[in-house]
Amino acid sequence: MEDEWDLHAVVRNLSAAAGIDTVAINTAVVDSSVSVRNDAPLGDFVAPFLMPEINLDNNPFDELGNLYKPFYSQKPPPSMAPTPSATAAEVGGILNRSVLQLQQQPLLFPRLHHQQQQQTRRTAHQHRYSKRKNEMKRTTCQVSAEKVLSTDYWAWRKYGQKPIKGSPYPRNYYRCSSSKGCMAKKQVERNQTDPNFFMVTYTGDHCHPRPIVRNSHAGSARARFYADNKRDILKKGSLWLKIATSSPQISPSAATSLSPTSPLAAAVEYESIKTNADDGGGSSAAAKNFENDPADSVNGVSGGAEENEAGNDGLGFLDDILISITTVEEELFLGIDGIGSNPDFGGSEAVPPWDLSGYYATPGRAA
DNA sequence: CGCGTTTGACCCGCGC
DNA sequence: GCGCGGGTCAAACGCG
Repeated sequence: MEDEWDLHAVVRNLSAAAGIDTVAINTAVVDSSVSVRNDAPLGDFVAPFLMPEINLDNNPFDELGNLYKPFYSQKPPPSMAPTPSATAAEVGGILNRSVLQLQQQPLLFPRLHHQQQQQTRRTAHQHRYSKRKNEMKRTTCQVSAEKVLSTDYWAWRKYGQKPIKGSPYPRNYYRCSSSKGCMAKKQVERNQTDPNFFMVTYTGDHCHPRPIVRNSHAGSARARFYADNKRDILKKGSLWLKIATSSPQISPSAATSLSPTSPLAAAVEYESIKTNADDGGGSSAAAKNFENDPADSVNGVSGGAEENEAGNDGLGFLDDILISITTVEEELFLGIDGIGSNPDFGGSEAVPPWDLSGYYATPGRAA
């Protein structure tokens, strides 16, 4: 539905503000259909981040710019900024569709393109059976242990656990506990090849608005993280800031050459703050809130201080915006985290042939 | 008491 | 038809 303009707007923004992460996002999506789990309005706060002025000639990442030339040259149609009433659902849909579209670019992702075609042929037969399940939206992502806790706002109730053949780790089954009739489910399984990562599969849609931020059990670790970082997050911007914090290639020198008001400069600054805050423990506030297997604490109920729950910092009105952005951002993080360790790239290769390991390192994971 | 997890039993699709 | 394996159910139990 009239998505073309938003799609290109988002893609161009991603390319300009954090181009290498755009690559990561697209290489990491394993099995993606549109999956949107939020309908809260983003409003004016996000709109400026969606439509910055882009000048590709000034892209500090020349090499990456070259990488993207084939895509740039496609000359997307004239764009228009999303309205202030754009919802997280709409933005999330745009991002997902941008991922899907970029995945179709053989020049950018030749192997992925080839494997997609192969996979389509291979699974066509299987999909004839279990039709009911395939009719449901299904998204599989790979996330770090930390992100398992920190990036999922919905309240999940565990309803099963099964040992999976060939895997030393069980698969955990969750369904949305916010609403009785909600069909949304998710599975969490530890990655066999890299136990620091988890495969998370979402199935079905939520039939209700997301839970209110400060209620009951809803992810104390997550709530704590945002309570601790809200001011910094808001001050620096949030959506694209978070995308760009994943990039070690944004050097301080590059940052100082940028306009202080550019999203990229803000991202570098925030990354610096974030790094300092993590010194000593080497883990984030969210990560410190689970002790055993994060897969068992995926609900975020495994502990964590709640002293901020009832506090009034005068920024409460911004919580909705933060959570909305986070839900969109989740899609990006989930994708970003998969780079370099995605088993779906198959074979004995740990990384795709267009090795991006020099350009990208997942935060909190040894390079 | 309400809401969560645990865990063995059960259901069912699929391959042989 | 049978067996396997993944997904779900539901009783028992834990916790605040």
